[in-house]
Amino acid sequence: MPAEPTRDRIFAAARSAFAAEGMEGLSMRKVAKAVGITPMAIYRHFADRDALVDALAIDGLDRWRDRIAAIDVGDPIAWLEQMGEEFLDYALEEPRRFEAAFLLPARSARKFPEDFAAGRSPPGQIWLAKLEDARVQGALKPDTNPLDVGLAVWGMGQGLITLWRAGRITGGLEDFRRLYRQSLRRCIGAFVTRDFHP
Amino acid sequence: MPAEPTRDRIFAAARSAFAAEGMEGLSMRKVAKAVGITPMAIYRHFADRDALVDALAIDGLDRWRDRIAAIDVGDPIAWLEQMGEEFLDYALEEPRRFEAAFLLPARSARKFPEDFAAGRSPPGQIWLAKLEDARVQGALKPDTNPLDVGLAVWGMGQGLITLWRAGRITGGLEDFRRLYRQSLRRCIGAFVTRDFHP
DNA sequence: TGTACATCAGTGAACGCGCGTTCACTGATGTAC
DNA sequence: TGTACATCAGTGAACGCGCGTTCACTGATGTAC
Repeated sequence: MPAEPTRDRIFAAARSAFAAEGMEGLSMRKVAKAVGITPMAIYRHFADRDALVDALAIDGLDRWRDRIAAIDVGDPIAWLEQMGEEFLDYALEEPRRFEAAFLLPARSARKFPEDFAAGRSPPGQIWLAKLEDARVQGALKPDTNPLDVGLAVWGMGQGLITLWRAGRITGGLEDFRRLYRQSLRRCIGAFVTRDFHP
Repeated sequence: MPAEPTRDRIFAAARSAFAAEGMEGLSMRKVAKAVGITPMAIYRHFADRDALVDALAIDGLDRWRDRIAAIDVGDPIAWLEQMGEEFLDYALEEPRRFEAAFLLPARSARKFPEDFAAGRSPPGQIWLAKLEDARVQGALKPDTNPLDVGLAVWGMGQGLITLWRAGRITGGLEDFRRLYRQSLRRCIGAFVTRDFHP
């Protein structure tokens, strides 16, 4: 057995506590119990509960970066649509991790547009590069800049997912997926040269 | 003095507790103290804490209905843009009430699309009627139905506001307002007949 | 007109719970000389 | 090669807090006959 460092075990326990019960369910006592140490031992590795939460947010964003880095689509507009799908998949498959990445107030969260324009957001780097390709290829309407397109897709995706999470949209998952895909397509269409998309 | 019923005083206290501290800060004990009764007296008027929360959600939606009912704009597309503005104003001016209306899991929340199509959502009735006007006037693209347009606007608005609330967007309020307005315009543009809008 | 009873709003003590964090400590391991 | 000391991970008890809800009750008001 490779003697996993206590810090990692604490973090793993925190992640699964958060995954199971969310922000409320994440307590020093529960995490400690899961690891098999006293609550106070956690303080040897994390300053306080907030530091644990911050680590979760970072983890969620790393996961998002890995997910979009793995999208293997050439055409930049098709890539963008696929990013929308990936965003939804992330929200549905790992809802708490998604929550940590995009909804928790966290010290480490990057902010739009400054941090994105300045290249301080690794996921932002990826989608901005793709959108720059699109622009160069003439796939974007003339008065359009990549940041605006990204925000529109992000906003629409985040909004629909928020409504879904809050129980404001009925029907099965497949109905929602159709609704989501159609709305995002429409939204992307507003920025893209007519009939560009194959 | 008109001897305001205890139930109303409890509800008012709950609303201001929620406004001040959110879901966490809403406790039977605090509400009771604010009203000047024992916590147990609340149970004479509300079944339990959840019932109090549900009342807050209903209040938030009533407020939203009143707000959009007051929009005085003739042209349906301009009206829709104004609804977007109103949505933002609501979120910024009464953030907790907005939260109660659109984000809290509540028994009483109406669901998209069934409840809206069936006329069970009073705010939905209002914007669907406006969008039906738009359709009849030929302001919507041929393959477009009012529900889709409404959801797109709602989704985009909700998403940007969610990101703003989560601290993912920098700049002052006015920067955000511009970003929001522009994104919503663009989104509406995807459904509207070219050059229709005056 | 008076009486017996039901209803109702509200009280007050208590139960049992979980929380983050403080404090002083133990015992093992590493290190300088 | 041995000793004194520092560092480090972790312990265990306790502090002080707030929570929703239970239970049995009091005292005023309304109502039927």
